[in-house]
Amino acid sequence: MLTIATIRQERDQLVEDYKRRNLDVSELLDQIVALDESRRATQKDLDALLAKSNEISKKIGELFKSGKHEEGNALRQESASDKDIIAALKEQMNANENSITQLLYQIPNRPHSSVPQGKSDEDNVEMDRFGTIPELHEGAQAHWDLASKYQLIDFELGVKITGAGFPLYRGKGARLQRALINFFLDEARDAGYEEFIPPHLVNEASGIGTGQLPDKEGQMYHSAADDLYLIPTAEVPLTNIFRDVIVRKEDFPIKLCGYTPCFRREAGSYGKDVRGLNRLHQFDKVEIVQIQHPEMSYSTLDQMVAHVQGLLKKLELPYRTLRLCGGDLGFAAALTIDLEVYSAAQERWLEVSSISNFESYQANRLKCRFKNKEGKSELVHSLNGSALALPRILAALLENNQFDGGIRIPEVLVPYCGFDTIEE
RNA sequence: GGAGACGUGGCAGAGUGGUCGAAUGCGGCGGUCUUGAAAACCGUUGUACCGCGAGGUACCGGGGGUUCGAAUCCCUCCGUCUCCGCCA
Repeated sequence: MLTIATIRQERDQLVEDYKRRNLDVSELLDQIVALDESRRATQKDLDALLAKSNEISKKIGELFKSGKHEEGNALRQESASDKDIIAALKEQMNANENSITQLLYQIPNRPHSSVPQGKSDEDNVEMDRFGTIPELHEGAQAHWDLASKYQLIDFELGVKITGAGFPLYRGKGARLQRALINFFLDEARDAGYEEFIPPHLVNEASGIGTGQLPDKEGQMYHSAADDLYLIPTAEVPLTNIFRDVIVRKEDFPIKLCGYTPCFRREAGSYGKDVRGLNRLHQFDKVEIVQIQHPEMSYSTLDQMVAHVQGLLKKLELPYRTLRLCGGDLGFAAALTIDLEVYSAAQERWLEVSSISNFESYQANRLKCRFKNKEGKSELVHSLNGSALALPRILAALLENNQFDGGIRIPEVLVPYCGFDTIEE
């Protein structure tokens, strides 16, 4: 979230910047500034009273020590008289701070200056394309048909066991999943990311730390009995490693990766968007995360994008790179680059990776800092990206590599899955 | 799940109602000495908020309470350890 200092110093520029998110934050910001003024005035009064009361208490102690009980008792009365005022001021301080926090929670991240104006995904700006879109043979099928034809995924059984959006992978379909996970993890490790296996359920504090909570509870599965949330992405547990941590600047960049299943309620989705593997409640993903020095975070973002593009190249998938517009930008992100692969049978682009720089937005919630050159605490920058989400990759692999009577496995995956074609 | 013990600064560890933001040791940083280093010695070393500043305030796992005054007493939650039970 934004810091109060930023809001106080850059109020007008902020109002301008949020227009690219189609948001008018002027009123919110003014409210926050007003609350902060009042908070500081209250603290001044409170601190003065506390100082007085501390002094009296000290005096009472000395008086009783030296046997002057009557004088001590007299002072007691005096001290007691301020108690109510102190309690009231404390309450006001707390109420004030809570109000400020609640307002800050409502404000998404400030978009980076390079974020294009726009309302929806249609306004995202295409930056480049790579690869050639394959010509499919006559009678080529979409991945959901291929999945059932070659017995790779059983969507109906998933429905029986759990419900829609929970596919059951089987046989070569399951092995292909495992192959992709291992391939992605190996590539991340080769790029210097340390591998983690984090918890798949997180507490409320973690959800707040990365920006999934509050106000967005409906997007995560929640276990009420234990008040835990199923992770929507490994970003949440991996980034929360750094909650309340002061990192050493020599450790920059800190690079982490991890495979986890991801759980998303996806309320309100429908139609062709949810067909087959296009949108699921449970899916697998390898995530990469970096904690970086503020001055380095945008070059790091470029490196992360290049890493994921490299994966798509190795998988021989045609892709395009998009810069998300303000209207499509996620809540906590300052800048997001999306990668989409072309799904040749569906004849559409599918988003397979989102790589974002959160700047200090998450760091401020996490209280993740480092000591800068002046020796002062400064918020770090956090970044993450999918590298990669499996279902749509699988969809594109199946569709793009199908031939009459089978599906070819890209060379790079063959050692991982142990077969080079899927046939009937 | 049951019984008990415990949770203090980067780490170890003292502190059971006032003189405690907190002894001591280790570690870190700066210095003296040295060609350099080690050792020794001296100094320094938590975070946040308010204030132009002097300075003030808060924080001893979290929250609440008792008291003029709480690291210290009480309640509650969380966590760790030991023993028992259950179990992959």
